[in-house]
Amino acid sequence: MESTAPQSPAGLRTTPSWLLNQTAAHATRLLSEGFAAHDLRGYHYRLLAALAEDGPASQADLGRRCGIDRSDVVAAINDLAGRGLVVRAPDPADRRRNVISLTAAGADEAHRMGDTIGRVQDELLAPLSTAERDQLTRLLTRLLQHHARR
Amino acid sequence: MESTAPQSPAGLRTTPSWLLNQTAAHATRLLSEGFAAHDLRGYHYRLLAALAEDGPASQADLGRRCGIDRSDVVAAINDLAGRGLVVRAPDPADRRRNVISLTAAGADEAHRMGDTIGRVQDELLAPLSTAERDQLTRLLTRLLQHHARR
DNA sequence: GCTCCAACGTTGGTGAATCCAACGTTTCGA
DNA sequence: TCGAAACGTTGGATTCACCAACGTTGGAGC
Repeated sequence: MESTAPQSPAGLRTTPSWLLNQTAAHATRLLSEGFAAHDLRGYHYRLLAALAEDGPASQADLGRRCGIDRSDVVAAINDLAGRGLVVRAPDPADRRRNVISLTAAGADEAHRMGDTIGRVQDELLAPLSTAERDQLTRLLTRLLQHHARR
Repeated sequence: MESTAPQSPAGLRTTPSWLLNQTAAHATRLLSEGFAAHDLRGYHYRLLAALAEDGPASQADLGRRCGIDRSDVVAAINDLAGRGLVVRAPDPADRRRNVISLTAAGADEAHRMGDTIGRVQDELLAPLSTAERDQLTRLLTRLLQHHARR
């Protein structure tokens, strides 16, 4: 009952959902530190990365790509636009939509952020070999695909 | 630029941290549904499970075991105590501490919750074979151990 | 053409999970 | 004995995730 041994193996800490959540929590913490260096948050990075990878898109499309709710996309895009990293322009072909595009500064920031994130991956996966990292990636990808139906 | 294909493969969605976070998000959602059936939340379950597995403990110890901040343990234990699932008693050997113990009702609830969580694991890992589930568990466990130094 | 429904952007709000600072009390080591 | 450390507690902050509602716009069916 003393505080000396926090590493007693038990059932809770062997459930996949516990492992996933705790590992994800560590990942989130590492990512947050990386984000802080750019004065951005997770939503900002996801949106910038999606724009850098797949090009301009409507807000609703961005939300679907990034797994972010439409209403949260609004606020995040407001931030990014306010900092000159993206531009919000009405879609002439569909007046319901806004077309969000990266500015040059936004593309730069996305690139720099990508470097930061890459270093975080290395730190996160430090104890795993290259083959193990691939294995983990494959397993998680399959889980994600299976649950992607929403 | 249309909304028909949300499954375009791209870099963001192949980073381990993205996969971990998204998978964890699905796990959290599935768990939340399970918790809701018991009218509990994640913190409650973690504390009950830790008590059921390792026996009574001080609040600070529980926090370390479960990865929950001391101040959040207070509120969660308040809830659990208010519902008669745990008892909070001063530690006669150390008057700074409270000893938290499961009641009979709390042990029952922990057991039932364990069943629910077990079903959630199955749903979460549905696409994986037994060997793959073990593999995932091992990889995540190693990651967690590596980052456990705080 | 007109009607109805769907999609869009937006506002506002809710909740869970995480974390931090500070405080008074109690314990323990130097 | 004295100061540092641990404990429980209060209060607050942030991030992520989700939902309901509204007015506007587009499209499909009649």
